[in-house]
Amino acid sequence: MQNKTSSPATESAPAKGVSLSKGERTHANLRRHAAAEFARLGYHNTKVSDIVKATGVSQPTFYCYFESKEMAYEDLMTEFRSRLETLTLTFLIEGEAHAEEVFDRVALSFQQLLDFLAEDPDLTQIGFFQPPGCTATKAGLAELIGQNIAKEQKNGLYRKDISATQMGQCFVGMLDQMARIPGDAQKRKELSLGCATLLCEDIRSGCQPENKR
Amino acid sequence: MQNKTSSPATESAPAKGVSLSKGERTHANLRRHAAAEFARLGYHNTKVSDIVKATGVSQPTFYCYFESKEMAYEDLMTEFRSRLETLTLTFLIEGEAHAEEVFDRVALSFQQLLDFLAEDPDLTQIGFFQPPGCTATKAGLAELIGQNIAKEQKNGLYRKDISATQMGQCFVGMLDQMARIPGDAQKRKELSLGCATLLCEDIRSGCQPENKR
Amino acid sequence: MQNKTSSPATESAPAKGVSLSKGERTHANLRRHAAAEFARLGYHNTKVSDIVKATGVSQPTFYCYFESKEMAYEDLMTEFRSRLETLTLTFLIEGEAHAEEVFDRVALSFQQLLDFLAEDPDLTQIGFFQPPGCTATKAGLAELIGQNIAKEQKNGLYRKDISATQMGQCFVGMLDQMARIPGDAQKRKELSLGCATLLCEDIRSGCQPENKR
Amino acid sequence: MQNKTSSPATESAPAKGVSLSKGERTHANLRRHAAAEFARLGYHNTKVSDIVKATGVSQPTFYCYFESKEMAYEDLMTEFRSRLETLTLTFLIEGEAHAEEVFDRVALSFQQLLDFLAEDPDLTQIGFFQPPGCTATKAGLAELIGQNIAKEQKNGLYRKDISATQMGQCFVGMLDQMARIPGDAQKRKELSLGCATLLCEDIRSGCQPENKR
DNA sequence: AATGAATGAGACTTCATTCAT
DNA sequence: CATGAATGAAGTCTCATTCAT
Repeated sequence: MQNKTSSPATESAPAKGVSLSKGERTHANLRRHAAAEFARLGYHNTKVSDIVKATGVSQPTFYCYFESKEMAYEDLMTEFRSRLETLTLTFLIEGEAHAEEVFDRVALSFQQLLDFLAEDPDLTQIGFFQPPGCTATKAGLAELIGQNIAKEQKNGLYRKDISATQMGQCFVGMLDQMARIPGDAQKRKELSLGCATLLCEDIRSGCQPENKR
Repeated sequence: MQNKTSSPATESAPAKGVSLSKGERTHANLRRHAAAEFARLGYHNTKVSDIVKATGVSQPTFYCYFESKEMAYEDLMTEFRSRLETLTLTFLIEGEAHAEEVFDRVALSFQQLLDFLAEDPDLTQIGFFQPPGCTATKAGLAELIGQNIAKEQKNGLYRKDISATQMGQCFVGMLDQMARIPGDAQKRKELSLGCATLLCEDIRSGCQPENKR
Repeated sequence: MQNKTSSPATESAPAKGVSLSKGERTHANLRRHAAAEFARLGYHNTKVSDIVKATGVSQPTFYCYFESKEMAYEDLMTEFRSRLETLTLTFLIEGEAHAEEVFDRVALSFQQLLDFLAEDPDLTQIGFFQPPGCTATKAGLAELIGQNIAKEQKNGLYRKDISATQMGQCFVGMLDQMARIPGDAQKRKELSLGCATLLCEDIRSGCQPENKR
Repeated sequence: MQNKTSSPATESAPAKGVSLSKGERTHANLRRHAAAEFARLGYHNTKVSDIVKATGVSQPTFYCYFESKEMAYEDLMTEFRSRLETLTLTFLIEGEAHAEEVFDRVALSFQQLLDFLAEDPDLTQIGFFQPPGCTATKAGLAELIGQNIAKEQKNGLYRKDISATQMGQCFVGMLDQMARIPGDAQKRKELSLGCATLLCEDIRSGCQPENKR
């Protein structure tokens, strides 16, 4: 996985003209390899010795940049959550919507989230799939989405006989399963449309694709 | 500690008038406490010493009944999966359905699964929530459900513009989130109806609850 | 030091007809060797690996009997202090004294304490000489002795122009130095008489030994 | 962080108008903070990283001025011992004494030593209280004092039924305990008088303070 | 004169697992 | 059937110390 035999270029290259100090490069490299190992093996099966071996530094170096193995893991978790929250807030804060846009907006939310989750698979694994943190991450996401749904319910866009909370949770549950499916951007778009359809339309009469949207 | 001198009666619940041998009782007790600890702390954070302490036996006794800690965990996992499969097959194998029953059948599936998942919380935790096994469990469940949906699609009951596989996965994703919500049977019924509604009906026009079902 | 190559007899022999279980013997052996190593090298320079090597058991065995290296050390410290306190209380609780007995009582106190400190040199090293605990041990002893001196001051046996506290501390200070001098019981008796003389009599006119006592 | 940008003036106390070079200032600062940390925590619990943090320099700088942590400690120890020896020799080399001056001379010795030990508490802690070096320090002091006492015994000023060695040790033992008592110069003077009284006079008849001195 | 960065060596501790009884 | 006692193997973390700049 990852580029274990990455060329020195990717290992330490001062990307984008920003020149990082040697320490910052080491830190970044450690973070990257830590993410890869944690993602691959989980917290408990990952040994600090593996991370440093992959990074090509000695074990004490790890502790120059992370307080402990646990903290390193939490760092990654926190970074994932903060990125996720940023994204979620971004596309939830959009203005008023019209009834006819509901489907599109739902589909777009799915798609943006799926794209995000596919962006950095290691971080996603750690923050979104690995326990025990994943539970809280999803609960937080469901909460945010639920709040937005509640707003839309008040606006009369969504039916009110199902609690916004439940809707949010269902949204996240579907997202969770979809995010595990490998595929490219096109595939993710299709999945997003499918999910939006399931949520927004009748599962039965939908036999005629032309009635979609 | 615990009740080391607990009466065999309470410790081993002589089910159904069948009197178990001392060894069988010990085995059952170990299994029960192992499930409780694994569920509470996860595989890695559970120590064999904790399990035996809770059970009130010595460490070697554990190894009289389980090949290893890992095997004990797998036993529980396997038991959960087999129970789940049994249930799933049961209610999926039912005969032909009519269009007007679709909602009810979906709701009932949710409900039965939720009830099942609430029955033995420790086992559910181990088999359905804890990684890495939970992924496979859910994938298997999604597969089974997907197959059934495929059948229904052929019967013209479900729309065909979404793959049965995806529908199965969404179903499982929603189930996953719902199963984390605490509550009694009544609560689970409500959640089931909500999920069925989300899947089967239009999310928008549903502002009039009377059009439900 | 100690008997590193001690005969099996002394290593595990059920002394005095009391038969200790295997575990108790191991515990005792570990304690003994721990005391020896701690006494020889001090807390920080003593490695658990040394102790278990000397004892002839594996490293985890150490942790069967002691919570940690620190706890093992504290155990020894505590044992020393409790023994010391027992002794001190014993000979301080004696009844009324007459003026002419003062010298003898002081000398006897010195002697008994010196004998005690010579009894188990390792424990003494740990509890009485090694920092940081030794400070508290001595302060406690000085306190006890000071209390007794205060009583005697009230009885008119000791002069009152020096605080009992200070006298107690001086007593302990002298004891401390004396306890470092190697020698047999006879030597300790002489030292005790010397100290009692210094404390009780005039340092100057004493050029005529016959005026002693 | 301490005051990293502290003005050289306060950081290095340009003593006596002598202007020290930057390196000398750094050296002095390191020494001072090293003494403080060693005194506070003892040799083993003091980390080089603590010392340099307190001083506000980097770790390699420490090794510009000290060969090793151990050497730094020994430097301080040596400085203390040499100061102590200087003082001791000073007041021991005084000329002939008369019988009536014995008390005063003993009291003065105590007082001067106590004052000295109170002067630089960190150094005293390191050289006089912390093991294992403190033992040798005290032994050396006892030796010096014992030699002087031996001289006085020959002069007929001190009784001869107690060895000068023992007297010296008792003197040091008392000094040790006294030096642990906090207090100002006045307090130290009182303690000195008390100790001199204990050593020089009868502990019993002393109930009449007027016979003192 | 000083430091950012890195490390060799080793300590303590944990835990699943196994004898011998 | 059950256990007291013991251990192999490993893992995390610490710290004095040193390059290269």
